[in-house]
Amino acid sequence: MENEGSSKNFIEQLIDKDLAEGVYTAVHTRFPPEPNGYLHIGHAKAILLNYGLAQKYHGKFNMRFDDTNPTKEKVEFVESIKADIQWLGADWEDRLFFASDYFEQMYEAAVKLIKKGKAFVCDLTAEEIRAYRGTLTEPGKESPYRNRSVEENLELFENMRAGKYADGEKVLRAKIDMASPNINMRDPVIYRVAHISHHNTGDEWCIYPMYDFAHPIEDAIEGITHSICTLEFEDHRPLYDWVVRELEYPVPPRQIEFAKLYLTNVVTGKRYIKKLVEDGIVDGWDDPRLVSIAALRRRGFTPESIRMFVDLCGISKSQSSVDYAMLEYCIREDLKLKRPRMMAVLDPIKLIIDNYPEGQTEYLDAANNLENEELGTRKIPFCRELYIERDDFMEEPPKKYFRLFPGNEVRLMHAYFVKCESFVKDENGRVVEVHCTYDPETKAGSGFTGRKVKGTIHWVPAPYAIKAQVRLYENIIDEEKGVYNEDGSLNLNPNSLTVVEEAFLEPGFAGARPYDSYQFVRNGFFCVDAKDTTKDRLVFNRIVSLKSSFKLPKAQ
RNA sequence: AGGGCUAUCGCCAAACGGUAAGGCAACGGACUCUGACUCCGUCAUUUCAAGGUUCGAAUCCUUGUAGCCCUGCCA
Repeated sequence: MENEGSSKNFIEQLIDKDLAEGVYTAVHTRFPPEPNGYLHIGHAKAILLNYGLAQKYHGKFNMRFDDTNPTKEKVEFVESIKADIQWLGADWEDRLFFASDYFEQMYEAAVKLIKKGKAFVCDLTAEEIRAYRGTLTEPGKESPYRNRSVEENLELFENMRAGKYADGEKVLRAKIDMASPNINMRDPVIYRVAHISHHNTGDEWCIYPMYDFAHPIEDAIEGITHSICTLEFEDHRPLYDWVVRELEYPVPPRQIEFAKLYLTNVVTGKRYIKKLVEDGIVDGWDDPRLVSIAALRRRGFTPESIRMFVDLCGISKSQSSVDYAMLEYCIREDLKLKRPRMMAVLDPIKLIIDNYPEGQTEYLDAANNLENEELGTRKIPFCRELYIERDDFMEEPPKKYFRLFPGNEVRLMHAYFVKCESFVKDENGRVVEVHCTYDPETKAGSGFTGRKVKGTIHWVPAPYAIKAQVRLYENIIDEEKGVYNEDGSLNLNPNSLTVVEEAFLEPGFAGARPYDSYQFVRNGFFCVDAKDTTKDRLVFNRIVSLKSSFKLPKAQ
């Protein structure tokens, strides 16, 4: 996924400069998620950015779980995260780490700060600390415990570790500047007491380091050079730098921030997705209406398509929201030459070929993908009674309608020309049958050039068709109204899931497997739903529709 | 005493003082055994605004304006 020739993004420019000036001799990046949920499309950007940079500069890429807050973390999430990253194709080789494995080193780092007089144990309550912190416009006040002796701090901190205090009773704070205009520098808490089991370290610890203290240490320990994170951490950079400086790491890592990926009319943001899952509004983290990696995979997006998408979006520092159409473009682009193109009918209407012998079946050769011979061919049974799409017939066609209408001739894809002779309506005036005649000379592949038709339609042999279910997923958010209601709640789209019964597929679909994707009908890509393959019916999830340039005039 | 960051086409995004790339979307047209694909063409005299510096400004300066982030013992 490299674009040769394209200009470098701002991070690459910074790295070039660092390398040129000898600040670093190699590039080492990492992806450090907290295992508190599933990954989504936004994380894919961060993963691929970090991994891509390591690749491009022939450096290394680490996988690291930033698991410093046991209240939110679960093993289920570490497993899903690993699976998703592997699926995306980011390879951490043998470098899988856990921040919790560094707890001892972090403890020692804290002791070092205490000895340097740069950290102190504070007895203030959470509320008091908040009050002492000041506000956005007013400076804070120093804690009365700020000037405890090094010896006392050392003893108190040891006691914290030893479990002598209850949660919230004491914290360790960095001693920086209560008057700083940057609130993160107002003696931030760097260790808290929490008597909770950790998914990795169990009950070994009852004190846990805070992100701002832990993260730079994790990076430094692993020899990370460029610690890439999102924009909201920009204000934390001075603290990040303070930590690596005070701890005197010889080659301190550099933090670089970039803008998160937002998609138009889609819920990104782990905590919103989490809420939808927990409230049972969606089926789970892999509900196809979501943009979690697991959901995109289930819906039929390929790793290649996600990589292409992230690549196309680019990297910058301006807050932006990428058009969902760009994601659709990427999956279309990836699939169109790679996957078979099959026929299916979602809303069937019977087509009867009056001059085709009753009871006869012939097997036609059909290319799986006319633009890619390597995908081979298949046989499709053809007989007197077929199903075609209801949209492909009109009693009274508007101008420039190229499909079936009385007197018009079209091509049945991979088969013959058929000419519409008549049609039958039921008592409600609904068309139930279309009658036509076929011309044996016009068989596909015969080289017939006698005359041309403007339209080609899909069909399925009625007696042989496989019944399937196709789910058409819409975004879970209402595109018209936007993502949020005025009160801040999510604006759910009531039509976000539509089940189309009576979908008829070519018999060839009998061998379809989970995650297999196909381009079919006139206008879409579908994927076999991985969650629903044991049932007797195949279930497909729609990935995306193709563009269609013919729009019926809005007469009625 | 508030601080930090960002503003270039409907949406992303290049351009780093030398005269506004590219992609998505859209719109024309050609082609077509999928109204898809492909192919050709159109789509910023102007870069949030107003001043200034300069032979020359999206890029530098000034003053505004708008948006995002920050007052967790979350990350």
